[in-house]
Amino acid sequence: MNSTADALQTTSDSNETGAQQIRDAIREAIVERRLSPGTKLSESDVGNLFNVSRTLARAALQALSYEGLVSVEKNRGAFVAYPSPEEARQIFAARRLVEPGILKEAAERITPSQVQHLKQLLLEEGRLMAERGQSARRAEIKASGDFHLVLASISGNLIMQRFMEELVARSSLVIALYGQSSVSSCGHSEHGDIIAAIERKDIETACHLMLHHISHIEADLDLRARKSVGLREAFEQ
Amino acid sequence: MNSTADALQTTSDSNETGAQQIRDAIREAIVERRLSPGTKLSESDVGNLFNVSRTLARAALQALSYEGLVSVEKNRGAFVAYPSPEEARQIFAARRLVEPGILKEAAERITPSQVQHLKQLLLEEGRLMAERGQSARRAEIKASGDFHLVLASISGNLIMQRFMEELVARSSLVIALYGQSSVSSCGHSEHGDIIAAIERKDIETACHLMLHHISHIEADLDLRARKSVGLREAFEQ
DNA sequence: GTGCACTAGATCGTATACGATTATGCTTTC
DNA sequence: GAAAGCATAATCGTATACGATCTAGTGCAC
Repeated sequence: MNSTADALQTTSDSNETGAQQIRDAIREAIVERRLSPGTKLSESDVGNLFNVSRTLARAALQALSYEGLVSVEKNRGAFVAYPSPEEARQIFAARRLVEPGILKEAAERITPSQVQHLKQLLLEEGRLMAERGQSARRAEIKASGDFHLVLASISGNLIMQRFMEELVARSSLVIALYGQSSVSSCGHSEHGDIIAAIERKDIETACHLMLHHISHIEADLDLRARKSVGLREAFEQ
Repeated sequence: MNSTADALQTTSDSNETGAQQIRDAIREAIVERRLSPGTKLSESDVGNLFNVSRTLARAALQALSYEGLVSVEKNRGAFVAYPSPEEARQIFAARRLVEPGILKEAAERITPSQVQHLKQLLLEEGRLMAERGQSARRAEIKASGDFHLVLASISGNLIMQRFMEELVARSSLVIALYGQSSVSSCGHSEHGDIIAAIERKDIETACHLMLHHISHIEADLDLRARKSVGLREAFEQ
C-alpha cells in the first residue's frame, strides 16, 4: 500500500495547502490512467495513503468532483468518474466548440519563443512515442494533452485555460474507457501540422486542422459498447 | 442577523446535502447582488447564519471558490470575489468565444415549445424592467442572465451549460463592480432580436447579434477606475 | 509624539469523534 | 436448500476540539 503512495506522490512539498496537493496528485494519477474509471476512492483510504485525516481527503475528492474527474455518491463514497457515452460526446463537442476560438486567440498573440516551446514539446512527444514501457506511455499521454493546454495558456485567458484543463483531463478518462487503438490517442503528426499553420499565421487552416484533430480523436472511440472491464463497474459503481 | 438568514434561504429543503444548499443560497445572493464584492464571508458567520458547523460552511465556500465567485486566502478567510479589470475582460472574452457556438447548437435543435418558453421569459423580463423596487431589480438581473442559461440548456450540452452558469454568475459580479448605467445591465431588446433570428432559423445573424449583445454589455463597463466602494475593499480585503 | 515589541483576540487548518446510513454475512425459518 | 430478517461491520455526514497563523491593540522606549 505504501508503494502506491510513493507512486502517487510525484509532485509533493509545494506551498499549496494539503488538500490541493492531494487533489493534484490524484488528478495526475487519473489523467495518466494509473487509476481506472470506476475505482473506489474511500475517504479513509485516501487519507491513509497521504497520511492525512479524512477531512483533507474528503476536501480533495470534493474538489475533483467539481472538475468531473470523480463522482461522489451520497452515503456511498467517491469513485473515479465513469463517463457515459453521452457524456463523452458532450466533452468532445465542448472541445470542438472552444478549441478553435482558443487557437485563434493564441495564434494572434504567439511569440517566436513560444513557437519554439511548442516545437520542443512536439519533439518530446515524438520521442516518447518511440519508447516502450509503461512510464513512457504515461508521459506520452500527458504530453499529448499538454499540447492543447500550452495553446490555451498562450491565449492568455486564464478562464479558458482552466476550462481546457478540465476538458483535457476528462478526455483522458474517456479515452481510457472507450479508446480502441491501444496507444497513440492523439495524432502526433496533426499537432505538428497545426504548429506549422500557426507559424505561417494561417489561422484559418490552423482552426480547421484543430477541428479535424479533435474529431479524429473522437472517431477512435467506440461509444456504443463499454470496454471489457465494464462488468467491474456493476460491482463497484 | 436572523433576518438576513431568512433573506438568504430562499430555496431550502431540497434533497441536496447541507453544504450544497448553503452554496446555492450564497451563490444566489451573490448573483442577485445582495452580497457585494469584497464582503468577508467568515466561516463561523456563515455557519451561524445557516445553523450548521464550520465544516459545512467551509465546504460551501470552498465550492464557491471553484466557481470563481469567492476567493479564499490562506489563513485570512473567504471574500466575495472582487474581479480585477483584467479578469473582467477575460470573462467577457470567454463569453464571446463560447456563446455563439452554444447559440448555434441551440438554434439547430430548438423546438417550437422552447421558443415559446424563451418568449415568455422575455416578457417576464420586460415586465420586471418596468417595475420599481429592489426585489424587482434583483429578479430582472436574474431573468436577464437566465436568457443565456436557457439557451445553453437548450443546446443539450451539460458541460457547456455548467460553464455558462459560471460565466453568467461571474459576469453579474463584474457588472456590480464596474457597471455604469445603474440598472439595465442587459439590453432587453437585443434578447428579443436574437430570439427572432433563431425563430426564422437565421443562425448566422443570431450569432452576430449575440456577439454584439455581449460586447454591448462589456461596453457599459468602466474597467479603468474602481467603483466608489473601492476604499471599502482596502479595509476588508 | 512616533515607532517598535509584545500580548490578546479572532480566524483559519487539520484532526478526531460520534451519530446515521449503507453494505455484508450469518442465522433462522419455511 | 433458498429466501428473508437481523446483527455487525464499514463508510459517510456533520460537529466539535485544538494547535497554528494572522490581526489588532497596548505599552514601553526613544
